[in-house]
Amino acid sequence: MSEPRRLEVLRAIVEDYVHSREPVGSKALVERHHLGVSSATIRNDMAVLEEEGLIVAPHTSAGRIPTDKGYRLFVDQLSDLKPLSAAERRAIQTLLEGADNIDDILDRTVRLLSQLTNQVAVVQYPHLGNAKVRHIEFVLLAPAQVLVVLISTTGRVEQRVITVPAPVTEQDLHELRQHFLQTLAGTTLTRITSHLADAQATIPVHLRGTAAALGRALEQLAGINREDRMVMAGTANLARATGDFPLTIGPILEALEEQVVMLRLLSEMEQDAKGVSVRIGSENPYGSLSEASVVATGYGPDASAMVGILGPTRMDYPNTMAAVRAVARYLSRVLNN
Amino acid sequence: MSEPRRLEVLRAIVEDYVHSREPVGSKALVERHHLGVSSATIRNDMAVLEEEGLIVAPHTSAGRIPTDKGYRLFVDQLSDLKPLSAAERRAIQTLLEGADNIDDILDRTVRLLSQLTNQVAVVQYPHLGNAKVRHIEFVLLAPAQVLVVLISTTGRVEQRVITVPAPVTEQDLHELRQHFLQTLAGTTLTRITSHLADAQATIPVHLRGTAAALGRALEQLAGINREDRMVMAGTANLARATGDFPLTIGPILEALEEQVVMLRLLSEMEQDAKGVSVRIGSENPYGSLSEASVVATGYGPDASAMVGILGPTRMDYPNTMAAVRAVARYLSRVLNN
DNA sequence: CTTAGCACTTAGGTGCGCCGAGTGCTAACC
DNA sequence: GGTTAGCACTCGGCGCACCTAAGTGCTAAG
Repeated sequence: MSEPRRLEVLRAIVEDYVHSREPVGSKALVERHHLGVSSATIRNDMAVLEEEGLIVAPHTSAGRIPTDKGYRLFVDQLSDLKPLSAAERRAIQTLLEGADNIDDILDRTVRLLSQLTNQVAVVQYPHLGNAKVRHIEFVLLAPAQVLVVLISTTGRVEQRVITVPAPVTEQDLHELRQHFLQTLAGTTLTRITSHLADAQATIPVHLRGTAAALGRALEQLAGINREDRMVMAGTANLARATGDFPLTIGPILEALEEQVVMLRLLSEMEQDAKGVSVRIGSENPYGSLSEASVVATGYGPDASAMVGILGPTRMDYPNTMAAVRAVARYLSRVLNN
Repeated sequence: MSEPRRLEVLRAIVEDYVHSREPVGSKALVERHHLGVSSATIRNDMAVLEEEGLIVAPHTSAGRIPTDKGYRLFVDQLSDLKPLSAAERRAIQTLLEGADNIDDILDRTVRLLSQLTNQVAVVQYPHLGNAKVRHIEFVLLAPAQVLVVLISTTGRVEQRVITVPAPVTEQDLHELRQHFLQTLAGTTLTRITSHLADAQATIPVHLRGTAAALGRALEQLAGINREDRMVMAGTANLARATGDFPLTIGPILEALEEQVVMLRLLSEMEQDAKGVSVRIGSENPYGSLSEASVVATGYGPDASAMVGILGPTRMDYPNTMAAVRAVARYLSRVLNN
């Protein structure tokens, strides 16, 4: 009853189950995989695996299916991911290269990833931990209405129209802009607030109110950057994949739409590990996702934002992980330009 | 066999079926609704209704369910929508008032509407048929990189970073901006292209290339405005509503995600009718939505953009239509500020 | 440790009969 | 003519018994 063979059996069970959707029995196992032993031996192995909580039998006279714990071991055992096919790589490259602004890039990324994996794909907007202020623009739209634009070093542009307490002139606005630029240029977005407080003193009195309003707007724009957002695609895949479980699809859709849950989960996974990180079913702290697995990895210069997929626990982990990793790499590369 | 009573019978069938989910028979009908006649008479009426294709029996010994055509007649017969409850109206008001920028408003609108109706809610971005150029801004980010911002009279802001063929100075850019502003200020977004062509001549030769690039960018930004976009929420409701038809949910999710289909449908409905417009099941030209109904109406000053919901044909049309209408009204009101 | 053999379990498919809801039709009624 | 009561008829769904196939655990031998 060798340890390595037992793992081999687990691997076989997972693989068979993933693409047959049916509990797999000892006999079928020895037929499809040429392990050098008889079905009786396999049965013994399976008994042990069941004791260890790695597989279960849905009912007495059925084959076994992997538990979450079983998938976990399977995934951990996975040493090297085979790279994608040349065709897939080409598809990734051509699709991602056509994009220019960040929204477009992320949009294409999720579509791509969802098609590649047949799962729901999600991607966080890049974290902006060290993003700095690159440019500030104030545009006078009406006597007391100003468009405030904040551009960060990551190329992200956020804008917003605000009403200032008193009418201002183009002149004033220009002056204020110089002021803010001087104060904030190169400042990390997260530290805008403190810098703003410092500089109040140097502003002409009659513009203080306006300056305060503008400052608040800038803070908020920086805040939009900090507060994470995400993009997703391929929700239709959920319907197909969970075909037999129409009950579980509701909560998952809700979680996706709420975003908050997904975002928190992704942040947690970010700390988990370098490389592709996997959360399987019940490992997942949020009840609504207890039937689902998430495969994600970081991307970008410091790999601090996540891209990944969400699907049923019964999924093809090796291929999915490979796809996620590949897409993350190409995405990082594209963002470097 | 009076005509009015037959309509009454149809109405009763639709109402019963909508909230029982089960075929409704003649006996049950006379019990729940006090029509002054016996079940036999109702049976005769039902036979006629069936001949007219307004209802069908799933099998010989079952009650009847409305056909798409039946729903259609039911909806057309609906003369006055009862207004929402005070609580609902208050909810709408408080929720919508907190928003400021357009994205936020639309986002809240769909969430609200999806909760109100328990369906998937969608809203088109406001059409900009007569939107004009209000402001143009060029921001020099790097020697040959320019942020192009286009602001329309509707307050919509679109921006994009482009690379120009040759390095430009702040000075040049300022000059070009004046030029474009002069040429385009007050121009309808849809007519930008023609105006651009006219004005090429007056530009200094060494800036022609740059100007062309900037012009293209502006056209594209105007195009983003023209090309419709939409926001949606409540996809989880789909899973709940179509509980028994997990097969049909896939195509619907795809259609929603693709957006193109939905947008085209909404535009068609815009022309259909003033007031709340309804498309029922097979009336719908797109196969993927043949199991679904769409209830939508225009909003905004010229009611040219649509807001509405999508759900199974078996839905509570009166309440849904009332909710859609109410939300559209509040939305129009909020946008007027 | 492995294997063959065997008794045991059980989900799922099939055939059967019954019940109830619902219909269409006919003949009487107003 | 429209309305009603009565009745024969149809079928889907349910419960039941039965059987089969797949799969297991265990024991005893290799």
